[in-house]
Amino acid sequence: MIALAFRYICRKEVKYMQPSKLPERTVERLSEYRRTLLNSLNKGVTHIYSHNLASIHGITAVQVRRDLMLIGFSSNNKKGYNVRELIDFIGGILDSDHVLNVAVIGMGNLASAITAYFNGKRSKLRIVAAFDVSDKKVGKVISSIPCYHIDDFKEQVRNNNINIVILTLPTQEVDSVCGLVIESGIKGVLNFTSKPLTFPEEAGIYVEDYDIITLLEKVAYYTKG
Amino acid sequence: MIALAFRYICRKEVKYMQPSKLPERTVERLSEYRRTLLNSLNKGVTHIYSHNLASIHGITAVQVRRDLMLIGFSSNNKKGYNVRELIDFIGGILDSDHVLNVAVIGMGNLASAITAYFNGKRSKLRIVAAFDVSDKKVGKVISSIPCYHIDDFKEQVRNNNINIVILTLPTQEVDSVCGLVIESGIKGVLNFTSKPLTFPEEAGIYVEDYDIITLLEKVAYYTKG
DNA sequence: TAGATTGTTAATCGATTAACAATC
DNA sequence: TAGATTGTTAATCGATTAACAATC
Repeated sequence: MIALAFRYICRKEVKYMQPSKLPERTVERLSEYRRTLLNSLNKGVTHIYSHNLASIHGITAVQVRRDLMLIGFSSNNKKGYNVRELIDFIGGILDSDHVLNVAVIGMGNLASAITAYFNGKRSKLRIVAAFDVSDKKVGKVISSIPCYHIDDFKEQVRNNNINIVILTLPTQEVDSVCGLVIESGIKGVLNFTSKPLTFPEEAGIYVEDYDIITLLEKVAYYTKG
Repeated sequence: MIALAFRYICRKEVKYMQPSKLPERTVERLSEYRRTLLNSLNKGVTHIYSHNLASIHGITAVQVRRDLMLIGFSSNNKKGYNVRELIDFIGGILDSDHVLNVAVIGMGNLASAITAYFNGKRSKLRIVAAFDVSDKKVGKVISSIPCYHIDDFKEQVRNNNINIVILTLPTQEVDSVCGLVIESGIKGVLNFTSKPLTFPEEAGIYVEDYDIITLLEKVAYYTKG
């Protein structure tokens, strides 16, 4: 009975005092909503209904409304959500107060694509440096960001206040940089190599693994099925 | 009572007669397991325990065993799974009987990265052509695959028996190729543009949207949190 | 045998959807 | 008002994990 009551209190706390603990899928969708909303804004759209937003994303209007409920956003009329307000509100949830600096490790085609595609699109997230080992890249500015030698990683992480890294280096070289990532105090990793990463619990590093072979194999599986 | 009995029968059918309907997450993990197993095989590992495979992927051993149970794989001893057998068994589930041909639309850095990274790694899935509109690319062989003009898309899809496309073209140009994709009978789409895609139900096209901004924003969210 | 491992069912957890009251 | 829309709870669905029997 006591345990039950305690649990109930905890849940309340989670709900009202830690709004930062949103479901993973909701976080992903909020990012997607914002992308669409920015696009709508550019086209001069000022208001959007939940079912508009839903159909663009191939989901239900209930899901959109529930996601917005979870972050505490509500519309004060029945003429759809104010696009600008919603963009700002999602920003308040997803974005950090200060700019988060990102580095890519492995300055190849994938890194160039990501950097060119990303930079300038989000004000609170910025790719500021690249690291590689090749003489052809180190010391140059590639896709508008400076490329350093991986040996200077810790120093540059300190200088540039880098919080997050994107791993786009060859899979067989991943092991050699994991230690650096831990030691330099990086807190987030987006891993595009085909080796799943697990850091020690105490390092407190959040990791997302995305392997393109897996994505393609998944599409192939459901395509043939 | 009757409804209940019927449902039970249906479930049985699903379980034993449509093994192709695996949970999404299981399909993804099977692809990941295979990747790891191929790697282990290269290192000369012949057997692997469920808890080994699990810890590499940061999941529980139960989940590994349950995934293997779902595909009907079982080990006949207690010395771990035979690596080669499991690789072949997963291949029997994930891979198509015949080769599935893939095309990329938009021959930029991302397409180069994916093509170079992917080709040669899987025998039943092959990136065979690229499409673009730039004179600098059309007519050339880039990253070992021929690049055609998008105007020749339908013809080349027929000639090369292409089943799946990867969209890596600029987001603002996506709309212009959606019609082509439907008309040419493509059945699977891996979409890296930042516009979510929805095709008409009757086209029977399976779509996976992966936007790199969303991935990075998700990492940023959980990093700051 | 005892300990480790596998395979499977039942319980739990988390995410989506159905249902509906409230509002414009 | 009637119809459309929003916000929210309860029910459902799907995926993970706990529990455990069976086996080596």
